[in-house]
Amino acid sequence: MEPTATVLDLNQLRRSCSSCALHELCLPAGIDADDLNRLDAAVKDKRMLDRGAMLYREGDRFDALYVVRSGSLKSFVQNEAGDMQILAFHLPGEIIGFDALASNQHVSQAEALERSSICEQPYAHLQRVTSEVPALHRQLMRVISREVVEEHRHLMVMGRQQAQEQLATFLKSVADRHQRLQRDSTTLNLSMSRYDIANYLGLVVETVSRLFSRMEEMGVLEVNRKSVRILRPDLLAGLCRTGAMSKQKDAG
Amino acid sequence: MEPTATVLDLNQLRRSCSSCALHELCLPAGIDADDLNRLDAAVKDKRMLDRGAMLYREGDRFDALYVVRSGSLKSFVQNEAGDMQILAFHLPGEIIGFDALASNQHVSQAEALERSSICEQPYAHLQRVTSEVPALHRQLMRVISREVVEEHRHLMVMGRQQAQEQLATFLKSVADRHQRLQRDSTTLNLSMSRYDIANYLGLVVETVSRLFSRMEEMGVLEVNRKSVRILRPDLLAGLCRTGAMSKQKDAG
DNA sequence: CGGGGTCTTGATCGTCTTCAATAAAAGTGG
DNA sequence: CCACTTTTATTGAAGACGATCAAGACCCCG
Repeated sequence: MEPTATVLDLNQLRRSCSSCALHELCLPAGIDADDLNRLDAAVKDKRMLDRGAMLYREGDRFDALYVVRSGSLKSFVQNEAGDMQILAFHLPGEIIGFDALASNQHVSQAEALERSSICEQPYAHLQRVTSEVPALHRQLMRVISREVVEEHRHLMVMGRQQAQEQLATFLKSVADRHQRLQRDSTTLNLSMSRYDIANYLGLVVETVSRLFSRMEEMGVLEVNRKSVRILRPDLLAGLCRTGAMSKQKDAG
Repeated sequence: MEPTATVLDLNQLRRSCSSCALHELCLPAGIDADDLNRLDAAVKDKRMLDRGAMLYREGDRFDALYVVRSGSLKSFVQNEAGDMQILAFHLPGEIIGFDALASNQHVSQAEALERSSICEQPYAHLQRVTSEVPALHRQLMRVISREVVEEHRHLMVMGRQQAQEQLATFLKSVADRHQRLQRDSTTLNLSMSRYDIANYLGLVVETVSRLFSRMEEMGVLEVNRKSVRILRPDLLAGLCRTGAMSKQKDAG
C-alpha cells in the first residue's frame, strides 16, 4: 500500500537500539541511556523476514528473544493432526519467544504475516545484562507477565464471548496497540487474513467475514479488505461487552 | 465419599517432603536424597484448605509456589463484569502459582474444589535451593514449561474442537493424570461441578450434562454424578480426535 | 425434614457452521 | 503485459450444534 513504510524500515535497520523508534515500547522502558547502550551491544542482528517465513519452529533451540521492529507475525501451535491454533498476533514493539524460556526450546511457532524486520536479542547476552541492570530485569518480567495476562484474556474471550463480541474485542485490541505505537488507532491495516482472525477466535472464515459486514452496516466500521476504519470507537467498545446473557458469570 | 483419603492426608501432613507420596511427581523428580532434604527444609508448612477456600487471589503478593498433596483446586480469572473463566484444574502432585512468577503478584485466583492439603514452597527459599541444585532448577523449568504447553492445549481445545470432543479430551486428561499418580485411571472422581467443567470448556452446564448422558448411552462411560467410570478408554480416545470436519486445519 | 444447590432431561430457538457460488485480488508464466 | 491459475474474501441458503428456557429429580447440609 504505502512504500514509505518499507523505506523507513531499511533506514532503521542500520541504526542501533538506542535510536530505535520503538525503544521506549519494548524492553528499555524506564531505562537510562547508559543502560541502553549495554543492551544495545547485546543485539546480534536485525533480520528481515518475508511474508510466510518462519522466525522459529516448534522444537527449535531457544537462543534469543525477538522484538518486532516493523511488520507483524503470528504465533501458533499445531496438534498431531496438523490443526493450527493461533495464539497471538505480534505488532511492532512487541517481544516474541517467551514460550521457550522455561524448557530452552520453543513450544510454538512464529511466522511473519508480511515482510517484517526483527531485532534479535541473544538470550545469553540479555541474561547477563538483566542480571547487572535490575531495572531491565524488572521490565523484562513485566513484559512476560503481560504475556501471561494476555493469554488469560484470550481464553476468556474464546470461552465466554460470542462471535461478534469476540471480533469487537480483537479489533479493539489491535486499535489499542496501534495507539501505544502513537499510530492512528482508528485506521487499521490488518496484516492477517480473515482465516487467521477466524482461527485466532475459534470461528470459521465466513462468520468473520459476515461480522465485518454487519459491523459496517451498523456504522461501526468502514471495511475494505485489509483496511478497516473504526468510525465509532464508542460503539465498538460497547460491542466488546458480553451483552446481558452470556454463558455463566461468577460461580458460587 | 471415602474417609480413607482424609485419614491418609492427616498422616502425610506430619511427614516431610522426602517421605511425601508425591515426591517423585512434583519438583524432586530425578533428584537425590541429599538434595531432597535441602528442599525439604524450605517447606514452610502444609496448609489445609476447605472446599471453596481461596489459596490466593488476583493481586496477592507472590511468595510461594504450592504443591497439591491431596484434594484438588481450580484456577481462574475474572473480568471487570465478574465473569469467571477457569484456566485449569489442579490434581495432587501438581504445582500452582506460576502465574505470579514474572510480576511478583498473582494474576489469577486459585480455589479449593474440596478439602485439600497444600504444600507451600516459599519462593525465596526455593530460589536459593534451585540456584544451588541445578537438577532442581531444570526440573522446575520443566514443570513451568509443561504449564505453558497445557495452556496452549487448552486454547486449541476451545478453539478447534466441538463440545463432545472437548469433554472427551477433558476426561482423558484427568484419566492420564490419574495414571501418573498410579491411581486407577478408569474410575474418576470428579471433584469439580458440572458448572466448572462447562466453564472450563466454554460451554453451558446443560450441554455438559447431556454429553455425559450421551457418552453413557454410547457405552463409553458409566456416569454417576461425580463418579465416572471409563468403560472403553479406546473409544474415549477416539472421541478426542477432531472428527473429519472441524473448523480449519493447517493454514497455508 | 425442609430447602437450596446441583444435576438431568425436554422443547424450542438462535447462532454459527456447512455447503455452494461468485467476485476480487494476487501470484504465475508465457 | 495479459491470460491463467490460485488464493482470499464476500454472500446466500440450509442445516446443526449448542444455548436458552422450563421443569423435575436428586443430593447434601443445616
